[in-house]
Amino acid sequence: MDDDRAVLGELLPRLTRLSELLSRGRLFEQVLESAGLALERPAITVLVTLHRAGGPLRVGEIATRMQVAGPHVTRHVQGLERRGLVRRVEDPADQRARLIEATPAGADAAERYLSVLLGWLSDALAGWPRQDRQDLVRLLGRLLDDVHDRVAAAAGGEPEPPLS
Amino acid sequence: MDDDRAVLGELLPRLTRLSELLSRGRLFEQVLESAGLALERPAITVLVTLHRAGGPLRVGEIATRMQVAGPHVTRHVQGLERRGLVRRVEDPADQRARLIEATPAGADAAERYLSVLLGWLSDALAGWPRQDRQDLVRLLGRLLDDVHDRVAAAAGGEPEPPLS
DNA sequence: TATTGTTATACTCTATAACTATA
DNA sequence: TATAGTTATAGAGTATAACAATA
Repeated sequence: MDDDRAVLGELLPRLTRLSELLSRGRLFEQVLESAGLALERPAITVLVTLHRAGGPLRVGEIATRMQVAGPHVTRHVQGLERRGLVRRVEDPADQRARLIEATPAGADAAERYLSVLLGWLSDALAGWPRQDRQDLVRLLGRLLDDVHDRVAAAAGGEPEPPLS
Repeated sequence: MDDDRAVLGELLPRLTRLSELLSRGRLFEQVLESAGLALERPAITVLVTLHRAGGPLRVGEIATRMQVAGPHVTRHVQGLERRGLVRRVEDPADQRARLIEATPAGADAAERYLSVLLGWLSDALAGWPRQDRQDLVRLLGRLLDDVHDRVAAAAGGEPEPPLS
């Protein structure tokens, strides 16, 4: 199984590079720039979340879908509101809640962002055989599931390992 | 080519999930915890960088390899030095520079970290056919190269697109 | 004058705690 | 009393600018 070790040894730097490309390497930030959008990443994520939902969402629901804490959403919604990209309307069903709704400009921003991002991915994969593209998506999905499971196992079943 | 669109549409959420798993989902932070290391991620990255180099490196060289700004490295090296994980020795060839050298404890930390991380990856891929593993590494590498090129193209050849 | 590293400062992302308004 | 959201605060990661020491 030397071969397996070798494959693992190559996987690690790739994951590291991917992490850099996605988070600090700022793929998403550069897409924003290229789309002419002067928005922070969490802000566009709010807009994309609303876009995917196809309608207004509560602040708490946005936070859940983005998997972040509430105040984080509050802040970025405020910024988006100042820029006229979302509106905050009262929830008729609950006076405590606020429904966040994309304005036409906000919906347009989300669409432009997604369009540039998909365009870039499309360009990147342009020369790929169809089979490779399908394999990539399939294997990446499985990797995510399996790594997620492994991480969950470590978090759950490992109550401070003994020193022995 | 509807098929291609569909594949792209699936790739995007996977990249998003991966980004979350790696950066905010804190895969690396959880590995640190599981390895019993009370270190920040940049700090362990410094140690791993030294480990890979196989010997002392200058602050600037560490920054280059980590692709971060100099002061960032300075700060984390200071923390590592306080914890006895690295030593700062003078560069005999250049009195301006400082060579950063892992102590035995620092080398041990890097090894434990890598060992846990590789173990997790190994577990995650345990049930995979060998061919799938090899394909994953190959396709992931190509994806990184191609996306990198596409991003570079956007950064280089796109001097503020006209409004038309 | 150019380079290495450090100090000072600031910004982004995100979290938790405390609080307000409503249920 | 519980819930939705906001305000206040804090900490990690990282960048740039100004500066010191040495080349």
